[in-house]
Amino acid sequence: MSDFPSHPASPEPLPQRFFARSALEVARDLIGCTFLFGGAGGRIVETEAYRQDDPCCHGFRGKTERNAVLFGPPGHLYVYFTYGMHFCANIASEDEGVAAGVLLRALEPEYGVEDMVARRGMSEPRLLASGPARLAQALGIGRTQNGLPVWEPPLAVLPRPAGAPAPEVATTARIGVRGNDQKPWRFVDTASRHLSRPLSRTPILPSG
DNA sequence: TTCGAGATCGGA
DNA sequence: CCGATCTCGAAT
Repeated sequence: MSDFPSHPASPEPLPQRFFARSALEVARDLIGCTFLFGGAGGRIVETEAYRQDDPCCHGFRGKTERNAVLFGPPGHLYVYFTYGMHFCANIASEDEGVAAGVLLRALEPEYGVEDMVARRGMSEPRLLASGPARLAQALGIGRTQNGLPVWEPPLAVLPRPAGAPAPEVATTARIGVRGNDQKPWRFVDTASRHLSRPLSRTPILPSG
């Protein structure tokens, strides 16, 4: 996150240009940042990158009404509905016209925890937001939030606190992506106990 | 601790 | 027909 120095005390949300880079860089740099929606959120500990040339990217087969945000300007929330019951949230990355984004897969609940507990219907901290659909449900993210800019309220992405040591980030295969198209584009904070799947069951791969 | 089925619906 | 998933119950 070299071009985006962390703040001393008063957190300024990361600007739109933070997301105008390769989804791989954005995904890695988001680890340790704070994601907020409507006062609820916490420290991001797991992300995945999806790029247009990648068959499992929703934008691989061209622009549609559903994936339009992925093709739009960077820094907007791409929310999709899947498995007939779940929402997942991405942050569009790279240039307008290019389909790329970062899937928010897990965070450590810090703010608005009571709201998260209510929306999730359970209170186990380890299960509140550890998984893309869990995270979306915990924060109350659904269709309505599709396309919102993440640098403006009620959304915010805050940089890592200054002084805090940079998290150790490891890369693994992406979850739920079948073998052929697999790439080491899942990024995790190795020290976190709030991953959607423990590092012990998702072998670290070279980031190349 | 790990595995498999079912839930449930819009997209290709 | 199947997915960028989750939960629960059963087996290990």
